Amino acid sequence: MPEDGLLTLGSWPNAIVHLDGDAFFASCEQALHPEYRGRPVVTGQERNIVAAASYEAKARGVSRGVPLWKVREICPDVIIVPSDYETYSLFSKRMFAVMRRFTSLVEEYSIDEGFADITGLRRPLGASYEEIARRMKEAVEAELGLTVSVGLAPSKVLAKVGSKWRKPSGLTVIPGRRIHEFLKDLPVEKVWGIGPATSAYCRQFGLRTALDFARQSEAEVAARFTKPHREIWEELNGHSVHPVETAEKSSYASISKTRTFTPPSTDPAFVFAQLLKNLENACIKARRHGLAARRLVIYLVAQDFRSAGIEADLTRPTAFPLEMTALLRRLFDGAYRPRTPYRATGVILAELVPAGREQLDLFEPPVRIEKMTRLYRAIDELAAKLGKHCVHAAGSAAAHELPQHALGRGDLPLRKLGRLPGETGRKHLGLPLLMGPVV
DNA sequence: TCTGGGGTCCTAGGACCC
DNA sequence: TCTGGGGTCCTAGGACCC
Repeated sequence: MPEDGLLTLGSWPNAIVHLDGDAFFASCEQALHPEYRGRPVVTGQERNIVAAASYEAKARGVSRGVPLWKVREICPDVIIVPSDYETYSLFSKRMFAVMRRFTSLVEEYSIDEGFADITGLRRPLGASYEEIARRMKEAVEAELGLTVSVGLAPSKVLAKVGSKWRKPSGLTVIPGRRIHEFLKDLPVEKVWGIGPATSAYCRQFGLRTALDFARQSEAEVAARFTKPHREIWEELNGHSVHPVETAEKSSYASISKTRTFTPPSTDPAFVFAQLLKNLENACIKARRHGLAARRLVIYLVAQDFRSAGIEADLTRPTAFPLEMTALLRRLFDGAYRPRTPYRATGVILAELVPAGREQLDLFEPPVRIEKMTRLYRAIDELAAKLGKHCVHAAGSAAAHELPQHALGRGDLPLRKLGRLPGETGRKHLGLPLLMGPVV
């Protein structure tokens, strides 16, 4: 290895391509609607903030997370549409299908980003690595009607540096012997995997640029950093240690639901109701995917953004809130600090397994489980007809009614609800159906 | 970009066991 | 019941990504 550590000999021990969609959501919209092309387009109508902005919108000063009323102010002729994930997923699948025509070693990193390992394909494809990357890029652009930015380098981390180098529609090649040119002026926090905390830590050692980081000696890196950052160091030096992961992201490893509420609350009943509502939402999603959790994690986020989390195993895999309520309560009691203002709660269903074929618990009467299964099947059917939360746990009532603190002395809130088929308009129909103990 | 929501992975330190 | 050493598992929290 040369004295500066950077790879110089044998520029291409590995050839990794990174493709990154340019303003992906907005570009999909423009590809689908020719009349949007050349115009500022923004998605995110459903949340009233910008999820993605087309380059025309970015040029006018629109960026992610900006409230839409502000966008209309800056840019009155903006086209605002709701984010349509299903459609973008179709574009995404198309993109990966095109990439896979070149190699099966393709990683679907996110909806708009992917890696391809094209090592060793020069001969079979009769082209240089750069030419292969260019063909891949052009094929994607032609077949999707939008542009992507591409990086080609000896490692994933460097390929990412490359795809960010020139946007939109850039193609940046970083051969081993030219790595330093790209890292020289790159702030270390721009490197994939190095965030604010690590870059602050880097500053202690005078490491400001990616090149500073890459040029540490092996001994220095070993003494200062843990495994993930040692691996980034390897990758920045042109040594590929992160393989392109071709395994499909099979369902989920975990499902989580978080909700922030304003103003922050010191009321344990209210905070718990929020938590329970998150649990119900997470369970709905898990059941939709046919999954059951073996482990439950909760966390409470205080006003100062400090968070406390606790977790525990469930007695059997489940996606039924009623079976988890007692455990939820225990975890909550373990994490909750009186008189602390909380701003958010979260629930994570972890260690997910396919539902329905769980081992029966020795002590759990099968009849009970069968009943529970039927109950939730009915609830899910009802929700499909009437809306998501027409039936929910009694304990989360406070979280379902928006002016939460106006609740009063434990009276359950009235809630507008569509009428059940065949029911008369009696008073009780104005109430949500509540289940379970009011905890 | 003072802070929305959904994910994944890693680690330090304690408990527990030889 | 004093001592040391070491392995494994689990938990809580941190960091980062899109």
